[in-house]
Amino acid sequence: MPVKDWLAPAIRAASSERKLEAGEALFRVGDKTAGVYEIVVGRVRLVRVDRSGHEVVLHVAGVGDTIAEASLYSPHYHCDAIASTDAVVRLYPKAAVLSAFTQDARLAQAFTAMLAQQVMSLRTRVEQRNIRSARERVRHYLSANADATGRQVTLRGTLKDLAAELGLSHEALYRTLAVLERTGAIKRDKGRILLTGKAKAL
Amino acid sequence: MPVKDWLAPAIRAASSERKLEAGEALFRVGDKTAGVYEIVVGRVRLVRVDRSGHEVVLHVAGVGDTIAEASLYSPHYHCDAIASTDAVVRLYPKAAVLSAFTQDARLAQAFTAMLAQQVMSLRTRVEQRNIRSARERVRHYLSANADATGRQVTLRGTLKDLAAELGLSHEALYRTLAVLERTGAIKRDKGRILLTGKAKAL
DNA sequence: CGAGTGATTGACTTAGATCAATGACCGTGG
DNA sequence: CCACGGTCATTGATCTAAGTCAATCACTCG
Repeated sequence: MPVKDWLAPAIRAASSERKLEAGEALFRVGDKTAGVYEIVVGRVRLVRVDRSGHEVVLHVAGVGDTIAEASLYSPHYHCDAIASTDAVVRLYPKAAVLSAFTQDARLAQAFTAMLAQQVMSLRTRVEQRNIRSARERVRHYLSANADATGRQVTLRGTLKDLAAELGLSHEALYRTLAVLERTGAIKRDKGRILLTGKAKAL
Repeated sequence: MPVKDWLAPAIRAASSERKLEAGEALFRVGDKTAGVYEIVVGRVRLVRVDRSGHEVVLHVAGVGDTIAEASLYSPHYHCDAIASTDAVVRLYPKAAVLSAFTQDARLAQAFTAMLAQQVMSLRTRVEQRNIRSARERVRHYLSANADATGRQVTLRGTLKDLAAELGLSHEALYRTLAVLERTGAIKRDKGRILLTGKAKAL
């Protein structure tokens, strides 16, 4: 979610940075909301923990993304934010953001549009999570995350991370990728996945 | 999603109603966006169709809910809207809504807050979809949809509808409910499900 | 050089999808 | 008024794919 659109100088002036180590929590469910965070360095994941103790990954935010936008209108966070890597985040305090929005309607509009965008991408995610087949799920991910050429996907983080993001066991992901590679639908190359012509057929 | 908060008289004046028969499409993926719809009577579901031809239910909107909010900022719809029952919907045209927002910042603000709310509930939905166990999924649904007393859930529509909404086969849902009833965790009563004390334990 | 983690593969188990059949309950037209 | 077609609700049998447990290898970090 691009920050530029709704980020006014007044907001930036009120912001502050914070460093996180890999595994460190930025905030937890129920914490009082401070504001919106932008990822400056690294990756931060939003998760909930289900009763069996498993982490469910709601979102993985990379550099330039913002998280906790909804917190502007909520007194406390509704999920955990955990640094997946060492990371630096920038906090835009709630009050500063909200007051900037009342000053400049265009900012508010851009922010709203961004939220609308998020709603759509979350819907896509719901759709993806509805797919039971590991192969289809992986395909769905690959086609949704291919670069402009549609032939290449750059992996963020480890395959294990990806497995969690996809809601698959890491073993299932390894196996699925292995099968796709064996059948020639993809080629793997150190942090990247190349989609071959066969990718669509399978 | 409550309409009242952001619905100004100017918007209402520009709105119009439309009747739908059960199964009829309000709009389809790719259609040009007309605006936001409010459900006046009946239920409308938002779905996508995956490549195997299965419907994936993204959302079921009931009376008073609005759908396609994100369409304000998008040139075309990104999912299908199908009437689950005979229904009446009210269209608030894009232009009227957007211009009302520029007139009155509080409306825009309320709308934004509503979107933020939706983001959260979609996140919850993603979480739910990540649960593999049918029993846990059903439990998750029941606890998320219990009334104020926390002891009763009123079903909207048929069990088959619910199964689709939960992303389960209808057989799996029947079986799961049967087991829960047999173990005494729930009682069923014509369109309602009563949660007993045991409900939490299981 | 060990400890820790990721990547990978094998073996086994299980829960849910799928196919199938049945009964109940409409509404409808003859 | 009732037989008939349609849908929902329900249950049984079977199959498959993904989870789980477990072991191995490679790599990195201190």
